Amino acid sequence: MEFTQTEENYLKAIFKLSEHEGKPVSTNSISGELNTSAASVTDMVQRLSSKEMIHYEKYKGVTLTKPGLKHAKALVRKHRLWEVFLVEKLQFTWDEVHDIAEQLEHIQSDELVERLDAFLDHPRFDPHGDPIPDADGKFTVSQRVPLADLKIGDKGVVVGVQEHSPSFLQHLDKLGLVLGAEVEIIEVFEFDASQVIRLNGKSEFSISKQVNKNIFLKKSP
Amino acid sequence: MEFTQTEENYLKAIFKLSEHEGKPVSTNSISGELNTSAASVTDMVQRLSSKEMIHYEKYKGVTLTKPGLKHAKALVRKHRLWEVFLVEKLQFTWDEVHDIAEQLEHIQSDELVERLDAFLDHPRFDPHGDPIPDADGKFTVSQRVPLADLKIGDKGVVVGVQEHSPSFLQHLDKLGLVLGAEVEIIEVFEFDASQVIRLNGKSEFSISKQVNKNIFLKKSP
DNA sequence: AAATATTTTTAGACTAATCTAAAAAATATT
DNA sequence: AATATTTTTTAGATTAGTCTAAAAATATTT
Repeated sequence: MEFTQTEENYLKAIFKLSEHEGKPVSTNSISGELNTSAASVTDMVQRLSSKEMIHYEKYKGVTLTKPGLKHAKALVRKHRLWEVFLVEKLQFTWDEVHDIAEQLEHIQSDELVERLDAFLDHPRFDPHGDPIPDADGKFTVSQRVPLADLKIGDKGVVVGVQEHSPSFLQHLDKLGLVLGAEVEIIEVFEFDASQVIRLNGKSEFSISKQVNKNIFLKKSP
Repeated sequence: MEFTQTEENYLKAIFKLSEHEGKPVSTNSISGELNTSAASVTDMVQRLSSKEMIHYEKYKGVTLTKPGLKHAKALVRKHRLWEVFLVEKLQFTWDEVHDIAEQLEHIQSDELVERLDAFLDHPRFDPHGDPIPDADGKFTVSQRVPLADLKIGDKGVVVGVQEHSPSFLQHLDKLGLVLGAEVEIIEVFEFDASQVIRLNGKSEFSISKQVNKNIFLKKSP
């Protein structure tokens, strides 16, 4: 079965929206995710349904079918592999790669994906710490917690981010809060949920809730 | 200025068709190149003309404008760089890369192209021996002649091919007539323009006109 | 130069993807 | 339960790209 780039973008959006919630995804949330009108979503959703990529009942939202889920995961796999390529091989920074990978993920060639994967040494995570599904769609699940959830004295290593916007990532670069950074919670202010952290056993500084809720850590025992 | 993939495909086709002939390109030849109807070509040609990418006069054919030529060359550059990537880094063979590069050439990011170029060490030729234009659109011109033009006793090295079809390239692989192969003309048969050649100073065999007219050599002095 | 053939353009229609505005259904509020 | 609000769908239009069939222009042949 073949898909247009637009159809693929809808599949990816539905996957993203339903990844953590089991319930059907609403027309409105898709239109929000893709910046299109709800009317357009209804149209597209009917086409994807006729292609049996999603289950769709009027007014009830949509869920991915097994083939739909498989295709969505393949797109995520491609996107994240290309991001690794761009950062590891072409020296792009983690805040620059999203838009380019968004285009590259639509290149159609299974052989290409598998060779790229091998060329990159079968990476398990992309430059933002997100897991790369394997050829069968299986993710490596790693237990990671928002930095915001840690208590005074807790320690951990930065392993991912929730936000992917260039401005957020560039801010993290300035702070030194990149993947692999070691963090210890020195203080937590109830009032605004900001924290004072020690970075790599050296500098101490304060970070806002806006920052700490969007960073994932692997907690040290 | 932004272009759809279709517009880019037309620009590339017009470039290809006008590369060696100075005259305007006919609607019909474009429709032949792209496997579309002449009516579709007329439509698209009018749009590209309104975008000032081509000069177009009814019934007179089209030529690229300066910006049109620049964009076409940029596409050729991208296509050939990606082909080098696919062969050098991902171990694809020269007969497998065209279709994938056809997709990759539409990825929009100037930075990506320049970094890819650097990553590949600024290659001057693609896996078929075709020159890769530099960032300014300049080609390395190399004097190369069709194998079919050589006379008995002439020697040379294979530096390119005219045909890019997988079946032709696979046939060349079987014969050992790949880029860099040394060829000496042992015999030429007037009747069917076939030749007997010696390959790399070793094996001797006969090749048809269909083959020898589609191979380029750099003649040894 | 007139007749014929070929090429190119126009006309009109189709699909994919989108939109706005209005109607219908579902949900929330009084 | 009736009404109001929100969400979703339908209706109708638009743009890009395509097609076939017919008309117009150009080129070729006699």
